[in-house]
Amino acid sequence: MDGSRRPNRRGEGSRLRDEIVAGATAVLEDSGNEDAVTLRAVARRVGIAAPSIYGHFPDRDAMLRAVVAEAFSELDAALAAAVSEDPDDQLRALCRAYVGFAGARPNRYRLMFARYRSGEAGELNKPRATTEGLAGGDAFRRLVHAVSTRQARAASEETLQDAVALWVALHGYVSLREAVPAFPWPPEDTMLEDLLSRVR
Amino acid sequence: MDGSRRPNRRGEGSRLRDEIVAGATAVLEDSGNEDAVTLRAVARRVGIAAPSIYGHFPDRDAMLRAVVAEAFSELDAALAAAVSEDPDDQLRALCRAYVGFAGARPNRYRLMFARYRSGEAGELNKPRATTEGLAGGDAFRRLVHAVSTRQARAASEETLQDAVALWVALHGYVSLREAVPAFPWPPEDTMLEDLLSRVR
DNA sequence: TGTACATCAGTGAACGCGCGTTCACTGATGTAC
DNA sequence: TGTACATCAGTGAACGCGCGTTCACTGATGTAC
Repeated sequence: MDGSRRPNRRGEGSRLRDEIVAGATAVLEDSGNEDAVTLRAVARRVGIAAPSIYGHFPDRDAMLRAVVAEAFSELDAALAAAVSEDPDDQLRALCRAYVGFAGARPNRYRLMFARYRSGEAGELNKPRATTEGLAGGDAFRRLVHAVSTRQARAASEETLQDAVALWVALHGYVSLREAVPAFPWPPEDTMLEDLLSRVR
Repeated sequence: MDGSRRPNRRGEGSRLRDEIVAGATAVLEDSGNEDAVTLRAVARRVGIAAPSIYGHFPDRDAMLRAVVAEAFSELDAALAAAVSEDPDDQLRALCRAYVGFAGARPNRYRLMFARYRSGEAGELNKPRATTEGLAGGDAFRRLVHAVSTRQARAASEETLQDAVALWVALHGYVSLREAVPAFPWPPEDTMLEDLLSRVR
C-alpha cells in the first residue's frame, strides 16, 4: 500500500505513517463525514505539512483505505477478545461485540462498508466462492464458527445460512439505528436477543 | 422545502423544479456518488445555468433532500403496488419489492438512509414513540400490516418485533450485497425465502 | 578521529480546479388603465 | 384597442474558498574513507 518504505533514521520513520492513519481516523470520527478527511485536514490534525503525507501514501484514497484496513483489524480483534472471554456463549458474545464496535465507531463502521473504498474497482469486487481474503472475511468466519459451536456440530450448509442471516441482521440493525435514530428502537439487549432467537 | 412558489407564467413554472430533482437523481445514479451531485453538475444535466436552481431550492442540501423525499415516495408506491398485486402473499410480495427497489436504485437507496440527509439535525432525529411522520414510516407500516396479515391476527407486540427484525434483515441484505459484491451471496430468491422463514 | 558527502523525512509556496453562492441583469409574459 | 409598466423565471460573470498535487528546497542524520 505504501510502496517504498525504507528504514528511517532514529527509529522515528514509519511512526508518522501510524500517526497519519490515527489522525485521519480522528478527523473522520469528529466530523462524521468521509469528505472531511482531506489531506490538509489530516495534516493539520497531525501537525505536519500536507505534502508530507505523500511520503507514506501515494494519494488520498490510499490513506482512506489504510483507515479502513486498520478498522477491520480492530473489529477482528474485538470479536476475538469477546469470544475468548465468554467461550460458553460465543455467539451471544460475538454479536454483542459486533454491535458494540459499530455503535462506538459509527463513522468508521460506515466507511468500512462503503463499497468503493473497500478496494479498487474490478478484480477485488468480483464475486468469489469463499470469504478468503475478503475485507471482513476474518470476522465472518468467526461468526460461522460461533454458530456451529452453538449448534454443537460441524459447520454445514445450514450453519452458513444462519451465519449469513445473522450478519445481515446485525449489519442492518447497526446501520439503521445509526441512520434512523428517531425510530422507536427496542433496547439493544432486547433487539439482540430477538435476532439471536431467529438462529436455528 | 421550497418557500416561495408562486404561480408561473405559461404553466411552465414549477416544471423546472421537477426537472431539477430528476436531473439530480440522474447525476446520482450515473456517478454513484452523492458528492458528484453538485449544483453545477445538476444544472449541466438539466441544461440550465447553475444559479437558476436557487429559484426552487434555497441551497444544495435542500435539493438533495428533495431527491430523498421523491425516492421515499417511489419506494412506498412500489410496495403498495406489490401488495395489491399479490394480496394472498403480501409479505413475500413486499419483501421482493423492497429488495428489487434497492437493487435497481442502489445509489438512491444508500442516500435515503444516510442519516444526516434524512432531516436536519435536532428535532427530527430525536427518538419517538411511533413511526408517524418518519421518513420511510409509510413503508414500515406496510411491513407491519403484511406481517400481521400473514399471522392472521391483529397486530401485536410480537408482530412489531417480527416487522423490525425483517426490516433490519432486508436492509442489511441489500446494503451488504451492494457494499460487498465479492461475498458468495446465495441467489436472491434463496436469500429472501431464508429471511422470511425466520418470521414466526 | 575528522571531513566530505549521500540520504531522506519533511517543508513552504504555488498550480489549476470545481465548488456554492451572490449580484446586477435580461427579456418574455401578462396586466392595469 | 394600445401602451406603459410590473412581474419573474432564468442568466452570465464574478467572488472567495479549500482542495489534491507538484516542485524545488532544507536541514538533520548517518556513512565512506
